[in-house]
Amino acid sequence: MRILFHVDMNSFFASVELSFRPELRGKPVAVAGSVEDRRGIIVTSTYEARAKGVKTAMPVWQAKKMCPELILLKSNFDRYRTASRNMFEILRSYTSLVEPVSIDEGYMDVTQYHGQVHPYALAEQIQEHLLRDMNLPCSIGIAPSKFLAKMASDMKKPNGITILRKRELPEKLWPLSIHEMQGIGKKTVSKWEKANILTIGDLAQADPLFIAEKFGSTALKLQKRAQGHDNRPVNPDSIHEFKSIGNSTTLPRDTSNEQKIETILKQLADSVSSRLGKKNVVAYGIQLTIKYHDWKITNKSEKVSDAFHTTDEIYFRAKALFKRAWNNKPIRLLGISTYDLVDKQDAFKQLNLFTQEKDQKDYQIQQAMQTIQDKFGQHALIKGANGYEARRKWIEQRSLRGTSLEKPDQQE
DNA sequence: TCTGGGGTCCTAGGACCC
DNA sequence: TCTGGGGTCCTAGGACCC
Repeated sequence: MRILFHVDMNSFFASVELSFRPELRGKPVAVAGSVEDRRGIIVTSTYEARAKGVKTAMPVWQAKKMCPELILLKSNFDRYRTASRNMFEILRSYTSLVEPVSIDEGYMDVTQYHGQVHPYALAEQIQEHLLRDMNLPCSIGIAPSKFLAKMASDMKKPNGITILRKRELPEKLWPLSIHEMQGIGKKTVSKWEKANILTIGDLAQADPLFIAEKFGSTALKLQKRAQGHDNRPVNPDSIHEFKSIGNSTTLPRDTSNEQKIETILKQLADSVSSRLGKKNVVAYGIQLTIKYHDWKITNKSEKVSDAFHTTDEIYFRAKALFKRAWNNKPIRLLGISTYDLVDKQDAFKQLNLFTQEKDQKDYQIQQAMQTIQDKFGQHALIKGANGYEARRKWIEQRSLRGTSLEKPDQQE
């Protein structure tokens, strides 16, 4: 049986700010992405602010209405990233099996401590360590699987430690509403409620055939988790395995002005490019996102054969995608994201290989066309654009497989 | 006076190949 | 000159998380 911790920092951004400004302790404090314009939403807040009704993702003006004495701080991500690094370093001083899942939470596999120290005592030690060294509170869930550890860390906040054993599921986990379940959002909740699945227990005890048929395989996986089956390992390397890098921005006001749009795309391309550079990767895929005034979102994406990473390359491709995607209506948000990322060095090798392969292919095609001409005469090669294209493809395939060119009409 | 920005994962349909 | 089905790749969209 594994022993996993889920460590969840409490009001992380706000806690970090308080560690810089201790005089604000005990007061309702909230951190917002931006404080003045329409983009301002509450990113996180202290428990004092929450008690007054301030919630994450609430627009700033609304939060102020709920709590006029609210102290608003502008977010400072460099600060949080540094705090996060230090926080994970402390966790890693207990085991190398630490998997960060976001800036403020992560899993630890502490099975190795079995028989030496009680998991609860170990959790207390880690909690005190973070509080002593960084002034940052956290909640820790202890369980034999990732899902259960995550659910456990949510049960007592702030500063909680909760053990969730498999045999305790019917009494501790199953009574919870399915709203509480990680991986279930609003849409799924309302779907499930119609099928009378209201608690985590309802899901755990439902007929798997019914679940699979009505809600699909994702639901079946969640059912397994609710039953306590979840053997996903704690993977310390997952932090290095990023799949995409992108930036997006909500415009100060909705616009259809192409010049403004191009300026924004250029800025986005620039910041994406510099982030690719920092990670030393190049991309083979790019996606452009448009959010319209009515919040309808449309994406255009494209995979390309040559890796790219510079501002100009990204801008050029993004602009082309934009032209294909835009319906001329006012735009609220623009985003550029890159994916299919590979290490720069590897991409260089791949590029060479690709070029070689292409050169070789071109050569083979030329040879094949010559052979055709020799055998069937010039007219075999010139039969209108379509005929030519079809023949060229056929030749390409044949020549690459080294198949005989004797019977051009025989297909598989 | 509505609703950020960073992501991951999954599904479904069409193109294309064999 | 009519037709099956499996596999893979690409694109678009959507749900979800912090």
